[in-house]
Amino acid sequence: MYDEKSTKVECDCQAVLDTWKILGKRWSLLILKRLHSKENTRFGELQRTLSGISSTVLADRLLELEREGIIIKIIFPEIPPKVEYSLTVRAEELGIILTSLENWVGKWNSKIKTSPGTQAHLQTQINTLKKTK
Amino acid sequence: MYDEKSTKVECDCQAVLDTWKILGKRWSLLILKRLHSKENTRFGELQRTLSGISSTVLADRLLELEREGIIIKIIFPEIPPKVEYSLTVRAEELGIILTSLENWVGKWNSKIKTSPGTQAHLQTQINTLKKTK
DNA sequence: CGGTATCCTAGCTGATACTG
DNA sequence: CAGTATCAGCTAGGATACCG
Repeated sequence: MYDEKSTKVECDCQAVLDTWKILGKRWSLLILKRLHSKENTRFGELQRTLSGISSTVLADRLLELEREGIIIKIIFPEIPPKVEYSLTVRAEELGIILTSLENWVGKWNSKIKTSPGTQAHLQTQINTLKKTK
Repeated sequence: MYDEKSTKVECDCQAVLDTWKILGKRWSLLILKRLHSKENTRFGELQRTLSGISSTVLADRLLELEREGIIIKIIFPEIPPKVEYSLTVRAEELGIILTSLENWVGKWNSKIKTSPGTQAHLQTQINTLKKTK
């Protein structure tokens, strides 16, 4: 998706963009939500809860999130294998931010999007007129 | 990317996911950042600032953000055409959240990612051992 | 200037099958 | 059970060309 070459950024926004790139992918948010509501969730349990996700993608997403330091993998050396995933402290803080984001979405969601011809578009027209006169 | 069918979500997370889907795309964040640092930016100006973005994608992203009620488009009926983009009030509130996200990334970024063999992975090993005994 | 139309490619995503 | 390997489809993103 993104490639590094042409995206010159002055500040260390790059770090944000990197994280953003992971979190922005499909399922990431839902995985975090699930782990937030129930710690120590197993792979199969996650897959069942997030119905529709393939083991391929789930494994991929879990790996990325682990590398970001957002989740922790606990391996039980048993037969059959048992692995549990849970959130890190870092993720708990992220959770707070995500909650505020959720509130933000909820707050405005009802006002906009109600009409297909969006309020924003209407505003565009108004602004056009204002500037014209 | 996402398709609606198999992604059953209980709460109105769907609204968050929708927004997330837009914001998570490439350039969205940088566009917002730019508009935050300078209101009333023109199309060409944006394109120059975000060096590397194509007009195709920029137009697409701006449209999506406008539909989300995050930016506003002001059209000046002149020849040659002049269009300015700026943030809505909704976006200003989003900015606060994004800033806290930026802080979150910055806070943890230094601690993790320093060593290639990530702290998280180390922790995995420790946890494995703990549970083993 | 501020886009749209078109085409092309890379990579995400998912289905299926297989393994320690 | 918890993944990997492999293959296939789709879509996001980018290059180019063109238009009002």
